[in-house]
Amino acid sequence: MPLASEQARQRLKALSDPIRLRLIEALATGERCVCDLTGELGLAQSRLSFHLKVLKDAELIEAREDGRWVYYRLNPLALEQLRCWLSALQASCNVPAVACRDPSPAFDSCL
Amino acid sequence: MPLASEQARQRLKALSDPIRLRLIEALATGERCVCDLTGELGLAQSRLSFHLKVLKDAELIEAREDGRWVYYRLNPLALEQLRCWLSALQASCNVPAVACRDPSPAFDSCL
DNA sequence: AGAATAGATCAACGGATTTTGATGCATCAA
DNA sequence: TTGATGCATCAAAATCCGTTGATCTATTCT
Repeated sequence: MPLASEQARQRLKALSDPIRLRLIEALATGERCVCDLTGELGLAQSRLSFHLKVLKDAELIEAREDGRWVYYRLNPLALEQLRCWLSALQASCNVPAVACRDPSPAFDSCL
Repeated sequence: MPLASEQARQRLKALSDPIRLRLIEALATGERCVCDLTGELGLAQSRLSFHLKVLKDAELIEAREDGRWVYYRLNPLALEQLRCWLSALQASCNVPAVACRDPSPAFDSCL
């Protein structure tokens, strides 16, 4: 069951921001509370919160609340699914092209 | 040799656009000329050209010129490298957090 | 209860990215 | 050589996205 293309895209987009990628890399070493991350990355609180939300909406990270604190950690399944989806893409490259000048159906779509 | 994080990011970003993802999926079934893709995706020529350039700059696709036509195809290596890079991220999840209220060095960074 | 702290959310602003339409440059056909 | 076609590029306009600072809620501490 490969990831739906639209969901894969959302995850790719979430990962493609410098700050969010740093966040993912920080979380790769283990669960972290937000206050911890603020210090570690030197970001304003609302800014960090914004990016955490994007990652969470993409299901790349998960939150765990503990009293006043919120801990975030990676969702390993999400990355695995992304890898899966990439595999499916890789499967069918290198098929030779039908030349555009051929008098074939492929030619018609060239008009 | 895992992909540099910055290069991975550029590729993720290139993939994260709806049109570019459709292009990638179209190219996954084989090499295609631009005129072919214009019809297939129903895009204005300059618009298609713009997105092909983004994908090409990210090395996700490669161009082959033949007379008047230009054929594009996926670069399977780029996708493989991206999968590799994702693997590295996956490796180190699920490490338990140091609680923020602990009187430990981790606590200091919470201030 | 009152003050302080962690974190989410929101609106306004500014910058980046995308779209559009025009133009330019090859290549090919007549 | 002239006209047409495939494609790249560019500037201007439109759209999208991230940043900032303020405000809000919930929790903890005194």
